Amino acid sequence: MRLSTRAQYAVRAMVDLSLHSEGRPVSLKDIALREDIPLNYLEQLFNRLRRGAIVESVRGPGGGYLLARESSAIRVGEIVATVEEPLTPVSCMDKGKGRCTRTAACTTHNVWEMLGERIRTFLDSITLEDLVIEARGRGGEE
Amino acid sequence: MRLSTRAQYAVRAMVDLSLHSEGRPVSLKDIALREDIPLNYLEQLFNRLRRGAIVESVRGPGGGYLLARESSAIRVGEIVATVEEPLTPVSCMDKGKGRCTRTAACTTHNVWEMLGERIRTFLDSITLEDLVIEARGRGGEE
DNA sequence: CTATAGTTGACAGATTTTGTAAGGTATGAT
DNA sequence: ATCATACCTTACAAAATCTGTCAACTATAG
Repeated sequence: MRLSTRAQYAVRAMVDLSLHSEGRPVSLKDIALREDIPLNYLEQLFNRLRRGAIVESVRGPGGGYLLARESSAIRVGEIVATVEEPLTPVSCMDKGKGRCTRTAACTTHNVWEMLGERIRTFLDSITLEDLVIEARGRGGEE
Repeated sequence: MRLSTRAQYAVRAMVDLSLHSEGRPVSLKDIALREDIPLNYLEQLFNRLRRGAIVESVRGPGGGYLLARESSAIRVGEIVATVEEPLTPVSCMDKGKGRCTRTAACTTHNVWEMLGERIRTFLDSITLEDLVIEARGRGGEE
């Protein structure tokens, strides 16, 4: 029951981006340096975030990434789901394999389904803005 | 954010065990057959469950496994945590690596910590008995 | 004393995650 | 124009984890 570092990186990077952008694009190089995340890896993540309409890109010198919306309209669950694909605890819920006819399987599925719902609900209850405010409050070291 | 099949197997096997034991030990061979789980793999899982004081073993012919407690006193979260080791979404919370001084990292850690708490709380709110009752209600096919 | 069934450790195959490499494309500045 | 910046994309390799297998052992009922 581990969250991939992909997801952790993505959320951290989004917080960092919010903290350091003042209407102007922030380059991945800067984020990578500050957050100690491999640049090429970050690029992949931000590709997904862009396709997920969470960030927008500006190419060329002085370019970088911008939030596609206000930070109060971006939920953590969205970020995680976008880079992590399935936010469901078990796989058989994605396709409909029908194998749920076996003995105890169907009963336990309900549990995993509810668990997934709890996880999504919780992560969706937190916005990027919440994290930025908390990070700012944490003080000005660095 | 996937639950290992280890954990899924373990919970299913525990439900199966509860359903088919009437005070008498149930052999892993039977569970493996009914639930379509590799026997050798099940053995490993039940080793952990035994060390976790969730089941008791009876060796020799006619032997098998018994619940170590009433099913109402066994929580799903316990089963999962026992076979899956860490039920924390990120790794840096296990040892205390101190790297939490970096920029946005500490802020996001709070989120993962709270998430882990939610997951554990939810899974601990469901007992094995709950699942057994639900499975019985599901009908007598098989 | 034999068959059953739990106990244990080592290990291999498969999958997933994480990270690297290498090239491409758009664009602002000189 | 051309150059440097920085996004964009694909392919691939290294590492970790998960899943499953094998083999040998121990306890015990009949």
